[in-house]
Amino acid sequence: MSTAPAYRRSEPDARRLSLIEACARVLARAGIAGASVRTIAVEAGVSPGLVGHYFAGVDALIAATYAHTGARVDAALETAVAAAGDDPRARLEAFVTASFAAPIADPELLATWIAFWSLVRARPEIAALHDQQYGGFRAQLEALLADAGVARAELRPRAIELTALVDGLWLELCLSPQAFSADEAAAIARAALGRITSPDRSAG
Amino acid sequence: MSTAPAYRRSEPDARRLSLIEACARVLARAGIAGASVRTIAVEAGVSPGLVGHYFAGVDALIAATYAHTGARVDAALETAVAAAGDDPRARLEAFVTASFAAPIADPELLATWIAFWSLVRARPEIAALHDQQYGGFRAQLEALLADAGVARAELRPRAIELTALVDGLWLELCLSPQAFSADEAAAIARAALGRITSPDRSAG
DNA sequence: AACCTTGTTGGACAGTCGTACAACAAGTGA
DNA sequence: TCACTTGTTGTACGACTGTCCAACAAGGTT
Repeated sequence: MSTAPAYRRSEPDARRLSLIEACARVLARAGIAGASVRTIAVEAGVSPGLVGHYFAGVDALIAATYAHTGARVDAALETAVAAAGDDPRARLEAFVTASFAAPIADPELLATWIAFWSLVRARPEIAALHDQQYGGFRAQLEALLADAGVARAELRPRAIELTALVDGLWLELCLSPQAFSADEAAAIARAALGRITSPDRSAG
Repeated sequence: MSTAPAYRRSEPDARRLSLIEACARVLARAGIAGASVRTIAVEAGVSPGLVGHYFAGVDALIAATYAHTGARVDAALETAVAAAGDDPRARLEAFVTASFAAPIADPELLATWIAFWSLVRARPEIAALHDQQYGGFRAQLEALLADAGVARAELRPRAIELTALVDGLWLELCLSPQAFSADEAAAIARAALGRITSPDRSAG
């Protein structure tokens, strides 16, 4: 008589990914305080010891989760920009608007992102990932703004502004969901974008 | 022969405050992960057991620290607005600019604030404090914007936008101090404010 | 069918966590 | 000087943490 297998082997990459996704879910649900090796292992349906087999430690798993989540966001933004066609203004608007639509506006992803922020100060490797991620955001925004005809001297401050605005809206959307909706946030960001890209006729 | 006292008694309020301030310093330095009863007690120069004497638990101490920090920020903003005189535009600008000057631009306070954000999702009592704090920010901004002549229908979205922008700049100023300076952030916020309060002549 | 690699398990280990509490002592009033 | 209140200490407790590792077994090879 044959018994059912006690466990199933997975492709190493698939198992690695499932641990990363479990880590993201735990971070979203319970924050950084709840992200222990055991909690994550249970979430992934796996023995605690397996985490050590795929990652040097729990810190490395969390860092990998940040990198994976960041790449997911980058891909979603890139897709949205590409789908907007060739018009520079439309591409810029698509970049900003996509931040408030699926899959980026997902509350679970937002909460995970905030958990990463809380680690930046204490963990140098997370700080490095953060710098890289946000440097990328600003660089891409600068390029899109340049294509849309924004003056060269304005590129840097406007890119910083838009990144900060989107982040701030994102943050409050996650922390106080009843304060305003994702649609309202998107409309606010688009309005700010309109004011930035329209030639300033009230100078002086 | 008399020996030196083993400890000094403090006024209950003073001791309570010193624990709150120690908690804020620990949160800024080590994040939420490092904010244990023992760490905070050492920071305050006090025995671990004393925390339980003044607060129901470590969660209550952290919540009290959030309330205290929020009140500190409110007071600083109120002072800045009052010092700006009677001109509505100047008062509005003072509110926004004060966020990037002492004592609010303090990296320690920023880091503490981020630690609170990371707790909002998991701790209902922290979420309630957050809603109250940010509801207050937006309400005050709406009042200042109204005084400055912003159209009634625009008050809500513009207040949300300014709050988000300031928060986003604040956040990045803390997480990537080398990306831009506090002065640059203040200039960016003022420029956005100018675009918001100036009559829009490019409509249509 | 015997074998080998290695993904996977489950528990041991030292350390830290939050909480509770008995004992001590500082300061006050009598 | 004595008693009394209570701020303060230090520690014990069980539950949890991250890391480590010997043992097991799944899946492929020979």
